[in-house]
Amino acid sequence: MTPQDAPPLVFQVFNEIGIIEQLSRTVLEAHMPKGLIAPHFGVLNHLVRVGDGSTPMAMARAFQVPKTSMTHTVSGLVKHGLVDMRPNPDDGRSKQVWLTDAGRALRDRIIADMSPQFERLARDFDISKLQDILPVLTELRVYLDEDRDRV
Amino acid sequence: MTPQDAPPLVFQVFNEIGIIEQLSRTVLEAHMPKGLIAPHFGVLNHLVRVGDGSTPMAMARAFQVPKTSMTHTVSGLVKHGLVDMRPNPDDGRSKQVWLTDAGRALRDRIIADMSPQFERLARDFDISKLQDILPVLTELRVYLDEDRDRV
DNA sequence: CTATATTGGTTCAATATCGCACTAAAGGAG
DNA sequence: CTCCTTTAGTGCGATATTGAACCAATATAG
Repeated sequence: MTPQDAPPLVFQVFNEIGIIEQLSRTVLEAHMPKGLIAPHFGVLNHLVRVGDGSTPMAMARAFQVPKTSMTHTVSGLVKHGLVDMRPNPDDGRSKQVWLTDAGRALRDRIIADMSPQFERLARDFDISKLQDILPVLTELRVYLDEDRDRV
Repeated sequence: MTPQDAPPLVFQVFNEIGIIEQLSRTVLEAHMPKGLIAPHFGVLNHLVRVGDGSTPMAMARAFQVPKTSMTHTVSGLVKHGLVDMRPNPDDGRSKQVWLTDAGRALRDRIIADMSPQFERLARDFDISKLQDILPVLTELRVYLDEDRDRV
């Protein structure tokens, strides 16, 4: 493959990834209560995985979204009683986001609700292929992430 | 790997895909004129690739978005003079979307503007890995697409 | 044929995304 | 310390997304 062939290939990869993202997001949102969408789940899941007490800005950076978007998402979670906002004792400008019991329970329930569908995929689809592509996806994500500020 | 391990793996794959989609969309939108975003490019590119004269509904299905979203996206393109809407001679309910010269030129220009970045990726990243994952991504996309109505 | 169901598209309302402008707190230079 | 810059978060306005309701045209049943 010559370098001239690379752009169409890269383009195709991003195209497939875009479609998969959309389809998988639709699946996720089908398992979420009315009024909550994928970004809400993303925050709940993030807080469970890395531990709560994180700040809105830290999460905005983690998700690569503008801070105003994160303000909006977190306020929706607060309104639904899924997280609490507290002042950050280490920095008067900043806040901390803590999961409530309801928030933790909802995250677990959504994952449990989706697992049959995931298991069906694992039966119908050759899962070893997913295992093979995961490291490449991670590498690509890291490259794009590092590349982000450079251009 | 046992089936019990599958859900976390699937989850991880979708997670990486979600992040890559967001980063690549940001790159694309950085090359688009003010007032136009990724869905606008998606439509222009679609019309170039499969030929124009397509209907809004056909494109809504192709992009897996609600028809109201496609109405909105196409109307933005019309407002910017990038496509024309004409009645569909074969079906009085329906319309056809045709590229203008400006629309075709903009699509080409955006791709040309991005190609240095793609070529840099092709140099810095092992492109053969992307070639390897593309068929798996396609297979996964097709699976999810077929699965969509089933659940 | 007529009656009914389906389909393509728009309008409207509710919520989401995000840039811009702003405030308050913190950090750094002198 | 004071001044200036940077950082975290919010308010607001413009645009985007999407479900519900609706209309017009077409397809289908009888």
